[in-house]
Amino acid sequence: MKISAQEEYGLRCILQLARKGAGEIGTISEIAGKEGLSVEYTGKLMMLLRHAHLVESLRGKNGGYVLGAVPEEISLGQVMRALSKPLFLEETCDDYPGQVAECVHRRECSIRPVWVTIGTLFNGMLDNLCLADLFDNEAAVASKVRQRLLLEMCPVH
Amino acid sequence: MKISAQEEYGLRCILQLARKGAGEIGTISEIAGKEGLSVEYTGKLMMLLRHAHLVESLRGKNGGYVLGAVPEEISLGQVMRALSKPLFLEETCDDYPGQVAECVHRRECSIRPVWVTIGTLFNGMLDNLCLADLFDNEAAVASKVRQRLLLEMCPVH
DNA sequence: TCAAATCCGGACAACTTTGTCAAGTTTACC
DNA sequence: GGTAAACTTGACAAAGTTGTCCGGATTTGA
Repeated sequence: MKISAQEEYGLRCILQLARKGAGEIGTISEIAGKEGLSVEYTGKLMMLLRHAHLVESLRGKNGGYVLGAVPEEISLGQVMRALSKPLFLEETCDDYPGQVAECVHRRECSIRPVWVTIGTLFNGMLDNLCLADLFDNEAAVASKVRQRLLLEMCPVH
Repeated sequence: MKISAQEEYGLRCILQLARKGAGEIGTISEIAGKEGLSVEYTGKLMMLLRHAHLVESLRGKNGGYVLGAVPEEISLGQVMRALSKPLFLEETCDDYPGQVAECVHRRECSIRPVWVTIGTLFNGMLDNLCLADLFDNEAAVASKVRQRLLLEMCPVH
């Protein structure tokens, strides 16, 4: 269980863009330089974000990327989904069926609720955190993560 | 971000063993059959569990595997660590440093607290769930997962 | 029109993960 | 002893992930 390189680096790239002023352009080479990534790889990551409409590209000289919305309106969930297909997935049972056509645990699976519960909380929390939330210092962000997770676990009806 | 095949299948295998009576032997082919996995692959997974001393092997005819402890004393955290090295890892920054020798975000990293907080809660929750907890039905397990996670978030001092 | 700066995207090599295979070793039982 | 049932282990093929390369397209501005 780990964060993939694409998820981690892609999030860092869009965060670099988000830290700039509204509408300010960031180029691939600028972002690559700031993150210590190759220009080629950074380009690939930005393409993924662009296909998800989280950033917009401006081609040609003086071109670059701008955020597709204000940092308050782009959730970490959106970013993660743009960078990795299933995202923690509640479909672990479908993904790992074994050799049997239908998952052996189709009827009653005691592992599924573990992953599903964690996955649901995790996804909900990421959907309730936005890029702007990450502008704060480490302690503040950690506190916000807990707060959003708690919100997921004990929703106010 | 996903559960790896080794983690998922390995957990299922040891759970098959845990469901048996105390000291009862389960063979690789029996477990493989129940889980719809190949005998060879199942053998490899059991080896991982054995190296972590979570199961013991009995060689020779009539041999097989037995749980290394009662199901109440084997935590999901132990199982996961046996099956995958870093386990959600709080070392994401170390793992993905980019091309720069030191992580660009060494001093202040606003992404780190997200993964660290999640990872800490996640690990704590897995350490507070044991194989016996998974004997219940889906709804009961889901409830237990939430309860343990809450325990991690709001520890009683 | 041309050159420079920039993004675009497919091909591909390196690496990791997944799963299989085959040649062992050990033990029980006849 | 011999044979069958079981685990052990390393090599390796298949598949997925990571990151690079390179020829191209687009825009600006001289």
